[in-house]
This record gives sequence, C-alpha cells and structure tokens, in this order.
Amino acid sequence: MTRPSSQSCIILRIAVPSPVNRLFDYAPPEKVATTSIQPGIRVLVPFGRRQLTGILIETDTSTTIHPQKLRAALEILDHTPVFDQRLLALIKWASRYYHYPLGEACATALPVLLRNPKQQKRNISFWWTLTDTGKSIQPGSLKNASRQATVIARLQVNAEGLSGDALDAPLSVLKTLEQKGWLKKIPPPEMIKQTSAAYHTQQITLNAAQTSAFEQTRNKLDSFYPCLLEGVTGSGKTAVYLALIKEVLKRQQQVLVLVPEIGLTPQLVQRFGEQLDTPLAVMHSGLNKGQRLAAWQQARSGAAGVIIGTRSAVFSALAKPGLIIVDEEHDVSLKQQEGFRYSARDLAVWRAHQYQIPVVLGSATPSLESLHNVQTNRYTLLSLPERAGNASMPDMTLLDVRQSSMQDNLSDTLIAQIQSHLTKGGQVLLFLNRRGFAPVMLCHDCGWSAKCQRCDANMTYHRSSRQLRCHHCDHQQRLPVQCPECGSSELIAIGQGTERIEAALQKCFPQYEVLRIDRDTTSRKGSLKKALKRASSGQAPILLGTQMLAKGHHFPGVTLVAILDVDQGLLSADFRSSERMAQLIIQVAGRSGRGEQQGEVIIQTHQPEHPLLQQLISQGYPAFAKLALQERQLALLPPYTQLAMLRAESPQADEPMNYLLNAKQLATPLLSDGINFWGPVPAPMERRAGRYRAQLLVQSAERACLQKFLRQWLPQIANQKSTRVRWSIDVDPQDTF
DNA sequence: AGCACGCCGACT
DNA sequence: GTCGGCGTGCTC
Repeated sequence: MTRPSSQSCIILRIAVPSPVNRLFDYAPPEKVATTSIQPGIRVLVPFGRRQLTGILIETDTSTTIHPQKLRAALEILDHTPVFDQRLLALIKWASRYYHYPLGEACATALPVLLRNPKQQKRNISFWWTLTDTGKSIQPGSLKNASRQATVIARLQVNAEGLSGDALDAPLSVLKTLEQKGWLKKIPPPEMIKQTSAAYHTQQITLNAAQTSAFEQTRNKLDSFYPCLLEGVTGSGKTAVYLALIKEVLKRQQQVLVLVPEIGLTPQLVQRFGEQLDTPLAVMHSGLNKGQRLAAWQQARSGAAGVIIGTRSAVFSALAKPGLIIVDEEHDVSLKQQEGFRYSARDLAVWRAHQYQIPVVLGSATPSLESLHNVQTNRYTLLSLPERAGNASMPDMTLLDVRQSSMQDNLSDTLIAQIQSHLTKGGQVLLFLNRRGFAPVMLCHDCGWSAKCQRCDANMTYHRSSRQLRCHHCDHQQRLPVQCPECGSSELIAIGQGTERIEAALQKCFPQYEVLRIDRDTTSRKGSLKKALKRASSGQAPILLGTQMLAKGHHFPGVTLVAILDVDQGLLSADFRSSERMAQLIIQVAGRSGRGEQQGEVIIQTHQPEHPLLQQLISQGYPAFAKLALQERQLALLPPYTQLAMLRAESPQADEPMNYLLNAKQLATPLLSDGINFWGPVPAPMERRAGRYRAQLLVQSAERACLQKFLRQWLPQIANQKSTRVRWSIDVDPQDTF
C-alpha cells in the first residue's frame, strides 16, 4: 500500500517537555501553510491525555511510527521561531552535554508565558500601543473594567508599546479596547537606531591596564575571542565592560551580560543605565511573568542593546549579538544546581564561539578552570593588577587564635584592633558565614543535642525568635525549656553564629551601633537595600554579616575587615572548598580600604600553617591558584580531569546505595579505558529533608571519553525500575557532596 | 513528570 | 458491593 504523496507526508519532529528523552513525531495540523513550519517554532501538541507546548526540532518526510499512532499537532504557535537556528543549536548541545531531555531544556530556555499552553493563544508577533484617544483615558474611570484599566495604565508608562503577552491580558480585553479605538496593533520594534554621537558624549577614562584590556578585546570584535579579565577588587572591571559595550553598540550590535545573582544586579544596572544610551533588558528571578516576557522580547527584537541577567539569560534570543560578558565568572551560582544542571559561563563561551564574537570572563578571583584555560592558551589573559584611583590593596594578616583567650569567637587581639580602628573613625566589617545564634544546642546534664527530625544535622538556635531551625530543610520548632531526654533545664548553646557575635559586639562596644546583615535580618522586601545603604553611608560603625556582605558592595568607610572563622572552609570534604574559601577571603578583603584610607584584613585561624592559606595571604590569589592547581593535578581532579556525579535519593535508607551499586554493575560491560568510579558512598549528610542520599562519581581524563560513556550508560540507568529512588546526573559538578 | 489502568484492603 | 491505596507502563 502506498501513501499519498501529498503534503501529509511532512512529519514534525518535536521536543516535548517531558522527561522522556527523545523526540516525538506528529503530522502537521490541518490547513497549515508549510511556510510557517520551520525549526524553532512552538507547536501545541496532544501528548497522552494532555496538551503541551513543544518545539519543532526538524521535519522529515517519513516516520517509523505506526500510522495509527501518529497524531496531528493541534496548532502552530509562532510565525517566527522563538529559537533561531543558532540558539536551537546551543540548547541541543547543552541538552546532550548535560544529559537533560531536550524538550525540558527548551522549556527552561523560554519565558513561562510562552511555555504555558493556557496563555499562548495571544500573538507575540504583534505589539499594542495607545491611540491618541487612548492616551487621554484615565484608568481610574474604568471602575467596572479593571483589566482594561490595567492595560491602559501599563501602556501609558510604556510609550513604545508592549506585546500582548507582556501585557498579560486576555485577547478579548485587548480586542474590546481596540474596538473602542483606544488601542492599536503595531509591529514589534526593530533594532533601535543608535546614533554613534551619543556614545562620545560620555567618554570613559581608563588607566593603562584598562586601556590595554579594552583595546585587545576591541580589536577582536569580529572573531571568537575568549578572554579572562582578571582584575583585583576595585580595579575597575566595570569600566572596561562599559567601554567595550559602547564599541559594540556603535556597531549596532547587542551585548549579553551574565551576572551571578540578583544581589549585585541593581548596582550594575544603575551604572549601565547612567552610562549607556540604550534600553537595557534585565532578566532575573525578581521579575513577574509579564516583565520577563517583555525583557525577552526586547532582547529578541533588538530593542535592547544590552541584556543583563542571571544564568538563564544565557539562553536569551538575541537579534544581533556582538559580545558576551560573564561577570564574577568564578561564582557557583552560574551553575544551575538542580534539574537542568548547566553552567551559564561554559555555555556563554560555547555561544560566543558559535557567533564568532568575544566573550569576556571577569573576576578578581578566577576559577581554577578558567586559569587553566589561560595556561593552555585557550583563553587570553587580560589583567588589571592595580586598584583604580588612589586606593591601594589592604594588608592581610593571619591571626593565630590557638590557645588565645576568646569571647564568642572574638580574640582579644581582634577586639583591640577593632577598638583601634573605631577610635580612628574607621568602619569595621566582620564576616562569619553562619547565621543564627549557635549551631548546636546541648544538654549539659545528659549530652542530648537538638537534631533535625528530617536531616542528619543539628538544629541552629535562633535566640531572637526562641526557635530551633534546621538550615538544611524548612523544619523549625520552639526551643524546649527542658531537655526532652532528661528534663534538665541546663541547655547550653555551643558555637557561634552572627546573632551571637552581634550580642558580643554590643557588649564589647556599647557606644557603637552594630549592624547585622544576614538572611534573617533582611528577609523583608527592601530591607537588604536599606541596610546596605546604611552600611555604605558609614552610619553604622560596626558591620557584621554572612557572605551576603562579601559580594560587590562598596563600603568606602571600611578600614578593617575581619574574617572570624576561616577553618570551616579548610576542613570541608569537598575538593573545591579551599578554592571557595580563598575566593571568599579575597572578595571580603576587597570590601576594605576602597576609599582613601589604607585597609587592613585580619583572618582568625587555628591553622596558621596551612599551606594554601599561607600562600594566599603572603603571595596573593594568583600564587594560591598556582599551588591549588598543582594539587588538583596530583589528585587527578578538575580541571585536569573530567567529572560527572550520579546522585540517588530515596525515603528508604539502603535504597540509594543499592541503586548506585547496581548502576555501577550495569556499567561493567561498557567500561572502556579511562573511566574510573569513585564510590558509591552515602552523601556526607546522608539524610536530608527526610530523604537518604548516596552518590557515585565518574572520572575520566578526557571529556569525549566521559561523554561517550555517559551516552551509553545513562539510558540503561533510566531503564532500571525503581519507584522510590530518584536519580540525577551532574556533569561538571560544583559540589561533590 | 503526568496520567491512566489495574488489582487488592476497609468502609458507607 | 465501591472508594482509594500506589505499582506499572505509556506518551508520537
């Protein structure tokens, strides 16, 4: 039997957001012009009993699917692809490399409003704007039509118009307003024509090192040019970014800027906004659905010259990309820690290669991976060795606190130093990466300690709320008055958190204000901003906080920075912990002496002879990194080898280990040279939030070898039937626990 | 992941 | 008799 040779032979091969990692074949919907069928468009498809938004990956003329099983797609949702060819290639590559289903990878790359089947009836190809009549309407006069009022109000503040989706209103509402003559459809904005004259009005002054970094990159704007901009804190990396961005904007191209987290976005956005004469599209977790879509559209249409966002922005559709910048490239938050575990930094480099444009990775404390890439000549090193302006680098000293008298983690020497700086009118910043009052609550009479019911962890005592809280799950309870074991009322708080240090500081320095900044004091919206303002204005002489304080903020009055407990990081099981600790020390130290006065940094430790710590303090980060890289090489760890972590978890105690042992067995027939297993072992904190966890590390000297192995192995793991065990694979893991 | 089907225990 | 527990299997 022959098939009709009509257009019905076209098969749509679609990536559907489902953990089933393969494509699904569909017939085209009825009456659809074949011209609109191109890879990268969204297609509404029936999937089992549901309707899902999939992405068309390719078309074919035949299928191996039984004709009776082949269903027709319901609707073509786009005229122009949401992913152009190069973006689709990036997502495909990432899906393969991180072993995450393509359909789900596509879904995470799209704004929610475009992946929710209920909301996608509206046409994103058209934008709406107010007519002259519409402009004069008072939204308040539409009492009985609040949705219409909202639309009018939003368009009144967005003169250039918004798309139907960004307006987040049903089409019926928009149609009504159109009929009333208040609204009209407009085509999406084109790339805004920028007059190059505008960029000469505000010249950026660069010092010699900045000029050199800028010029080297500017000369490579037409080619793939991966470079590491290593600039000590305060050396003015942002000025180099700005100068480069202006060059790219002059060429009518866009710049994608990736930043680690929302915390430092406002400062960068403000500075960019002041210096650049182009709309900025900002993408971060604080936006609502409509705002996200608006930003996405500005990026895709080219209306925004600069797109600045957190890691998911690496998937933004870009009209005319000319440069990618990854700020704080060492930051762990650039790697997604669950689900689609991609590294935004690594994907940024891949994307830049694909577009043949430069990618600038900036950091004061580059990752060992990037430094290794410099050593092997894959990246060019651009360095800014000196602080901009008059500021000089702070003096760092290790303070050996062994056997010295301590009050709540503050040694006498440190207290004296704090006093001295305060007397001279300086501001003091103390850093402790542990919030709460005390990490352990112990019964003095029987030795009972407060453990979390759902985790293998002690509960932290929070004195202000008189609560015990687990920092690993959401569990919290009131502090018992008596020991639940023996009834004793002698419950004692062991160890120090920021809350306790705050109390100690208030006692030591009653005449000075202590400002504590951690997740507990800044949970209310806007309170962090307020506290940071108070800190940077110098109103509070003593600042105390967790790593929230470490990143990117400018406190010009700070002359002394103290790191209270550095030992924690040196003792951790993770092989990256010393790198993290060093980065944190340098970042925190960078808060000191950014103004005119000389800064000082004191690091309290019980391990003053620790070689990495010694190297860092006496020779600085580059020397530390060199030593740390040698250790990695000897230990056969990244960046000299490649890792992938298979994790398993279950509410049942022995299941994860058994599952991983079995997975390792499955691998035996596949094992080729160069694949090594480390484990399986139970996770260092075996039980977390009521689930038992185990892990198996796979190591190889060659990326390709590891990938080839995973490609054969993972499908077999997926076939292992186990209802309770959940597993995941993490390529290039950031945490090995 | 959903969502159904299916096969066994405690209820009005 | 059926309501509902979660094991098993499929999605073009």
